[in-house]
Amino acid sequence: MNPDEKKILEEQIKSKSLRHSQPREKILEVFVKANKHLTVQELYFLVKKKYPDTGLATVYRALKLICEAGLCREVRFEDGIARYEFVREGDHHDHLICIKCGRVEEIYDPEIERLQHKIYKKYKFIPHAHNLELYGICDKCSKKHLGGSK
Amino acid sequence: MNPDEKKILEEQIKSKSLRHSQPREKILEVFVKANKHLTVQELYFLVKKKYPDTGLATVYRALKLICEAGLCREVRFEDGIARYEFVREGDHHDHLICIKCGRVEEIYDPEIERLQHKIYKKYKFIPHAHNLELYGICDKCSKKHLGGSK
DNA sequence: CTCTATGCAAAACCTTTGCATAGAA
DNA sequence: TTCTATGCAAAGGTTTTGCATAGAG
Repeated sequence: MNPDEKKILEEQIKSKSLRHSQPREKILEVFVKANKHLTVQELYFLVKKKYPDTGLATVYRALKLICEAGLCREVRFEDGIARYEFVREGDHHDHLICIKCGRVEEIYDPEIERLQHKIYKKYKFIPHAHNLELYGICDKCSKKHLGGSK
Repeated sequence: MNPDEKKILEEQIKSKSLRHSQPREKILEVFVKANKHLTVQELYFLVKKKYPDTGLATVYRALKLICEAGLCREVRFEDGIARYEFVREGDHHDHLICIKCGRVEEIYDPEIERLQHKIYKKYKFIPHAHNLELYGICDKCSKKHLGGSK
């Protein structure tokens, strides 16, 4: 595991006069290793597998902290449940989601980003964040339907 | 009030062998008149003002029906609460949201739409729906902060 | 008369909070 | 020793569901 994330989180902790703790470190570790979108529940169960004493509330609190450190991003798809994804510095991407199997592709289109900034300018908004989700049916799932039963 | 929406809803109701009902008609009426994004709670209180006997569950159920008829769209901003917006045929737009005052601008950029379809093609997804939310600070709110206290 | 829709309350979610205690500095 | 973080349980908020009854066809 890259020590950078740990360092960034530690700095964030120091800068807010909080304390380092075992659960926080372990939650970050499992989260980084998972390397995909996780709901709090999912992360909670992953963490529990290795560290059974962990409480759900701690996962919520740690995730909030990790987000504030800029290490993760909250996204919500159609079901409205918060999902968290690990974010490396300078990284930004949007999502292409299959509504059949739930598969998520990360996408990035600089042209779209540019056009978004034009919109901010046109409406005189200071950019803060944005969210683009494309829902569709992936090739695997669409083939299943063409191929006949089941 | 344009009778078209009522007609579309009635057709949807017929096609699913459901029944016309007073509450459904009234909820649709108030929803269309409001003509903006509403949470279920907001719509519930609006409906209650005119028709005090209405129940919250009925609003949830009616809204789901109205969505299925293609007359409304569910959107979720950062707070994760479902908001519903009335959709006229062929209408599509995205949202520009002020994170300070909550003001919502409807935006539409054909260029962005075109690029989104290129992405679907590139990843071999069949398009279904998409969601673009731009968060920022509107000019009014940013001026408040520059201008000094309060 | 039959079957669906309603209203109410309870339940089922996700998420936050309060509090006594464990643990970090 | 002094605070913060934790785990647990309770509380909050949104959304769904069960059920007896009202209402539509």
